Amino acid sequence: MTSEKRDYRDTLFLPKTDFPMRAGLPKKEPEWLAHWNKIGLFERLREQSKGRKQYILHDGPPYANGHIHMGTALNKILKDIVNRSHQMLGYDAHYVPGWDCHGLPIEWKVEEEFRGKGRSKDEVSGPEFRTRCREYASEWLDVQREEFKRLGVVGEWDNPYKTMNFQSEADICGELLKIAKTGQLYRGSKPIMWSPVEQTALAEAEVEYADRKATQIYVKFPVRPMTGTKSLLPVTADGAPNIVDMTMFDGASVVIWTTTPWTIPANRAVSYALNIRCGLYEVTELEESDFSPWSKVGDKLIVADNLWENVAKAGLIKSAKRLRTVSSYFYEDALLDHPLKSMEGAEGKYDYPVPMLCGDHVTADAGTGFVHTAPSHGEDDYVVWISNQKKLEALGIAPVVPMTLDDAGCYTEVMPTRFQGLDVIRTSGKKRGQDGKANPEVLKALVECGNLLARGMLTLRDAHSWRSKAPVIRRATPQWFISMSKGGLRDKAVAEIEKTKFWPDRGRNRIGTMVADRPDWLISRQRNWGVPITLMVGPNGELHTERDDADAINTRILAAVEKVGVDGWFETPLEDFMPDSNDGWSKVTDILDVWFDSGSTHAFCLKRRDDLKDRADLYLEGSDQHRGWFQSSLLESCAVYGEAPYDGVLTHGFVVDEKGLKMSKSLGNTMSPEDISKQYGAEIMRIWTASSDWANDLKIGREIIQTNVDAYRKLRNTLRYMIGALDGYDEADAVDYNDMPALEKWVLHRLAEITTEHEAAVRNHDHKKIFSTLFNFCTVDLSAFYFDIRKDALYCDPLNSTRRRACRTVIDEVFQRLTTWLAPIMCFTMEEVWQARHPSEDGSVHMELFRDAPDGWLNADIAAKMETVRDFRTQASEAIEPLRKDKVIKSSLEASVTAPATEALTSALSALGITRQETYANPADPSDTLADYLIVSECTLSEKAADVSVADLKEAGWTKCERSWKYFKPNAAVGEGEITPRDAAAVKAFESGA
RNA sequence: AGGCCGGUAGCUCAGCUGGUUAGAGCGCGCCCCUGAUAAGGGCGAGGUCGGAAGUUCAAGUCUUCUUCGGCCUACCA
Repeated sequence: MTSEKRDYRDTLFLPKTDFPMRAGLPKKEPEWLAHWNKIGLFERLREQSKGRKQYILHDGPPYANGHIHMGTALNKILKDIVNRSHQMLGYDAHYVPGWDCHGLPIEWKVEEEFRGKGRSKDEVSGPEFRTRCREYASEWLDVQREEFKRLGVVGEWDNPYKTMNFQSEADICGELLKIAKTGQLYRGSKPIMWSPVEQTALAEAEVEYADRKATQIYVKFPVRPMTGTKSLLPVTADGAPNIVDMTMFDGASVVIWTTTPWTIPANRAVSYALNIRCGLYEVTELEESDFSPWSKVGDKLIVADNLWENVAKAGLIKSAKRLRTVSSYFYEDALLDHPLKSMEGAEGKYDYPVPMLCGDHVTADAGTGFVHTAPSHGEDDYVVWISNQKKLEALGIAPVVPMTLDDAGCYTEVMPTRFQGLDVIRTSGKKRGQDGKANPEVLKALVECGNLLARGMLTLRDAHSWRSKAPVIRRATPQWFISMSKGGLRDKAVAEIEKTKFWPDRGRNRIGTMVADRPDWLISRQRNWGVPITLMVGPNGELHTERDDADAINTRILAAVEKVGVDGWFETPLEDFMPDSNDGWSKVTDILDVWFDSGSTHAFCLKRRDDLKDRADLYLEGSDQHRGWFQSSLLESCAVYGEAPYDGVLTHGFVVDEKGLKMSKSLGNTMSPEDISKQYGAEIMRIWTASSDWANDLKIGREIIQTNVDAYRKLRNTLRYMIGALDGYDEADAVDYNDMPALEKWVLHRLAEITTEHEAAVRNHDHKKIFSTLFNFCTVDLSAFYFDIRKDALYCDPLNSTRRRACRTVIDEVFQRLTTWLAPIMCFTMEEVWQARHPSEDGSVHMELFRDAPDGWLNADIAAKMETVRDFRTQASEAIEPLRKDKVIKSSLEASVTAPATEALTSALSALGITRQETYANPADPSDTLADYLIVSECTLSEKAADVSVADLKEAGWTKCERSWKYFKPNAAVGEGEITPRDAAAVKAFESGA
């Protein structure tokens, strides 16, 4: 024997592949996108799944303005994972993305553009303005489309739905007409922020708060005579009955305080709060003053106790006597006179009784403890007025919200002639934005009536238009509402919510309470870029939908909009739609709340398109959409079709930074999808999405991304190893299940197990479970266990040994499943991996279906026994570890393990067929030794052994096989030398070219 | 301010209807391999479950309070 040892490396069957270890995702991903585009993947998927049961995830439309952010990226990736998963589960998951195109933000941007060109809003015609809005939306839509595609999202990008398609706009109009026809639509009014200078409605965001000098006044509301007595609880301290003679309020007044005197003529009520202690005061002495005070000795005033001093000071009252506490016994029944009832020229318009209403908005911070309530001129006033409908009805007071101001902010004919035409704010001239004639005239009238208690000036912060900087007023305007009750909409919606499946389940509760509590749906907006409310109103306020020729009229309207879009309504004269009996009829010029647009997507997308079923399986959006799209869609659909447009609703949380704080530019903790794609690849974002818990807020940050990058590498390498191990594998080499070693059967058992878990998780949208299950399978079961053990057989067994072929048979099965299971998540890399195994010009892993596990793979018995073996394997590793640390042994192959022959272990081994002792030489023998499992060279079980012990085989004089590096005792008698009999057989086969 | 929801190791997640010393993977530390090599393997150290009180024989799991965070209360989408 020479001292030179032969190098057996070339006789080994090492994994062989060109598949790169490093992905280069930022560069590679766009190439795959181009490839899929070239082979028409989406179309091929549709073609392939024709006739299958549809799974429709209906897209919630993003707003076509600005770049996408992490939230929108997350949303689209989640949708994509859901779609791809269901497609591969065997559905036809046809996904049509959509966009929301109308609305205020775009309107603002376009206005700004025109202003930049020196053209004010008035100088631009409606059609020109809207045309530009349309272009603007279109431009951003294109940008976002590319950004979404870059994330790997597959869908019908060439034919998305858009709320601004002419057909969509017509369909949206049609939906509203249907609602009008069923009587669920009504006209009411509501105060909104209005800038008289620009004569336009303003959104909260169009308003800035600045100081304004205001006239503040204290006003007396005389109490109407009351009769009788009231017995109150509790009784007084001395036990005497607490009886109030209500006539003591004769001549008394409730005092209010306001900084907007011009709203007094519109007063309808006085609001109070039960938790504010109030008293009835009788003035006994007045301050000496140059002015003659408006209050008189003997005046009885009702004011909050803690504010009495302020009021007295303002009214120049030196002293007063507190007569008694005033509380609900009074408020409930008291009716007041309007303070202007007796003014000259009142025309009887202030004869109505002014009730007292309980309101949450009343505080004792300032004023008198009582709030003047003009439902036309304040949100709180409006709410308290509308929500007290019952009390008003009982009093015989119609709960109308009078429209007291016109567009220019001048009193209308609702007011007495004396006030008509007076302006609240000057809208032109040098004093533009300053007080107009209304305030002084109201003050004058109040003095005439003797109901002005005090007046003064005050500086307060109030809303101003951010364009003109002029003050903004609150003004009631006619508005359109969809009634929650008239057609039973609320009940219907609540019932549908009960029937809907929610992920997570708490979503049902959230949207349920919102719908149950919500007021009627205000759908009109005084804006330009939107779908018109295509209604015509008759001389008596009747709707054209109530007319006999309504259908013909509607047909004309819808045809016009379908032809040229919304301008078909705005630019067409009424006569064209309503040729007959149109005297006194007028077109409504308002547009629809954009939520009505998106709430109708199910109508103009799902129901309109023949290739989509009418009702979606799933709506999937962020949790903010409980009050948004989920709700608007539900209400719209229930109002028109009497049912929800979806079977299921999934809500995900918001993307927050690694500390759980929301992302904001000011915090500097934002991340953009684009940056992540460029630096790491969209795949990393997809893994992040899949591994996060969408039911809560999703954290992202550097460390989290790095974790996902690491996970990606591990998976990529695992797949790469399989590709290498399968080099040259042909299915003809496959070994029958029954001929496989237990280890292979166990892997197949795991595949069967995961198959079941996986399908359940897909149906439950539990992607993080899928990802963690598969990731752990790769690291724990495959990499650290199965592959580690099988390296020996794979590299060293004779090429055609049963054991080696069985291993490759199983790896092929694992590969098929792993790639398909991961494909919905890692759509780029799984394609790359798939193509490396199955090169094809036009093939794709995304055309594959998830494969069932054949009966018989699932084998709980093998699983349990294998568990025992693995436990033992861990014990052996623990025992070897100290020797490695002490440098006694390096490779575990140098070790010989001796362990107690426990019943559990020996029976597991015999059940699993891990029985062979001798160094394997028969290529047809599929069995393993226990040493193979431990990756040691010898393992013996002994009844005598007390615990697991390890011996050094070098020390014992064993020979290291030059081929497999295992230690063995050559049997010179049969010619064994430097390699084991197994290796000798393998080399012989190799050299003979087998 | 109100409504809804969430807070388990450095990170991502498991922990079913309350019941053994709270789990996994990653990361980290140490070690091995050098025939998956900008790979692979082994061992190990890390939480008392945001905090407090309570119910119970027993609480991460139920109740209350509290703290931190998120979403919603817009003529924003």
